[in-house]
Amino acid sequence: MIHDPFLTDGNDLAGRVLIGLTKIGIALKSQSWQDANTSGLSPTQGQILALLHAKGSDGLRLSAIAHELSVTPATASDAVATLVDKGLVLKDRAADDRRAIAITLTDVGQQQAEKVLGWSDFVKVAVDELSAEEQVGFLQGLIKIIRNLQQQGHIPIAHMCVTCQHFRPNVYDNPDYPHHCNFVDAPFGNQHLQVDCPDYYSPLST
Amino acid sequence: MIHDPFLTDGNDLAGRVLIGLTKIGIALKSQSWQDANTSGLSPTQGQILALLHAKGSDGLRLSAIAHELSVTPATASDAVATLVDKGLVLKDRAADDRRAIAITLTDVGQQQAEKVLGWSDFVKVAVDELSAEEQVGFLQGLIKIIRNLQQQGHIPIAHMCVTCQHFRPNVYDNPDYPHHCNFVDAPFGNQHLQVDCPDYYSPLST
DNA sequence: AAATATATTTAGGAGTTCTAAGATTCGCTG
DNA sequence: CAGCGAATCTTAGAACTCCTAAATATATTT
Repeated sequence: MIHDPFLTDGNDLAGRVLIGLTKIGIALKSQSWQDANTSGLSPTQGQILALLHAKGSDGLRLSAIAHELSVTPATASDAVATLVDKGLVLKDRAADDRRAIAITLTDVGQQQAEKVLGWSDFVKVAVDELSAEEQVGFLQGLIKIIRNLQQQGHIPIAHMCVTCQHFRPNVYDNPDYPHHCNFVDAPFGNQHLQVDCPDYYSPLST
Repeated sequence: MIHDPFLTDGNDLAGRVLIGLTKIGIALKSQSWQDANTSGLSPTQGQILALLHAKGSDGLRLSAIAHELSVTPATASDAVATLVDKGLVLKDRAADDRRAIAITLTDVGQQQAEKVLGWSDFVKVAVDELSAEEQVGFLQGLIKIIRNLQQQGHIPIAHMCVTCQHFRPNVYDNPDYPHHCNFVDAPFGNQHLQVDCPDYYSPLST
């Protein structure tokens, strides 16, 4: 009997999506290890630099880093200590809470961080192969999946429009700009949906 | 001046898609470590069991495992040796090539492998939140991205319709079943596109 | 038969990951 | 205001991942 890959599916679309996401996960991981060898930075160290570059202007707490990267404080502490040894970040006690530390980039660290950001360009190249419409649709699917993973507690809080207090979905008739952001006080469309917005206001913060 | 997340984008859709994919990668990784603790299997060990379960009925080569998981043969060799110690897999010299080894699951390993397959169910749950149309569209985007990563050499060969010798795209007028698979000799649609087909026939195999 | 190529293993070293236990510091309560 | 519990971070120990480089055994080619 011939194997028929089509017989059993329809119900297993989700399974194939999972396989695809897993493959991309493998690609990201193996690439970051290869970059580690050439740059002298391990994957976690690189992720920390990128994180500080993105939102660390005022210094990040160790626990914040651990949470964003979904590792334990112990792991984050190790990696940060190594980065301090390499002269890429600084650790100071936080002014407001002397249990905590504020982690910032040094000048050298800043430069390294910018290099790290180029690590993943190969994915951007692949994504750019999609048409603009496909990219918007794909992003929307991704956002729905992430939101669900968040609700299940399997992923740290993402700063996405769809879970932000500033977000007012579908308040306009204009199909290109149906949503409104209260923070910037402007209408916007699906192609503008954020995944990691600096102005995010959490529904959980009381 | 207020930060405006919308000003700079349109060109940076791909960047946001990358952030989203990265977040899912983090979720997959951290989840597999958590499962590692409860099951006694490390992430790589679990992946190997899952791989053997999916396509290991005749025994897999070590190099094949290393390639699928994008690790070096050395890393794969270590992990397999540990699995042998745990009694989950068997190593035999391959009949046709006595340099190579054939790795197969033991009965206990088979049972463990089935448990491992449940590790990622939380992602399936999230994907199932999408409508059928969204899932098909998302899968197509994923396939295009994977194919591109493959062409760039950043991901191992995936066994996808779109790069398979048996695949004849868009040969029928029927919009629901436009494609044809020469192997099963049947028409099929976008919702049936495979990502890891056992009947894959590579354009590279000469 | 000798040289080259392929498949796997071993050894060594850096890094990640976890849990568990300790040191500080904060914030609340009595 | 003293003290207790909670939060923040560090350290220690163990298992595992990951790499490169070198060794071993078998195929393939010349």
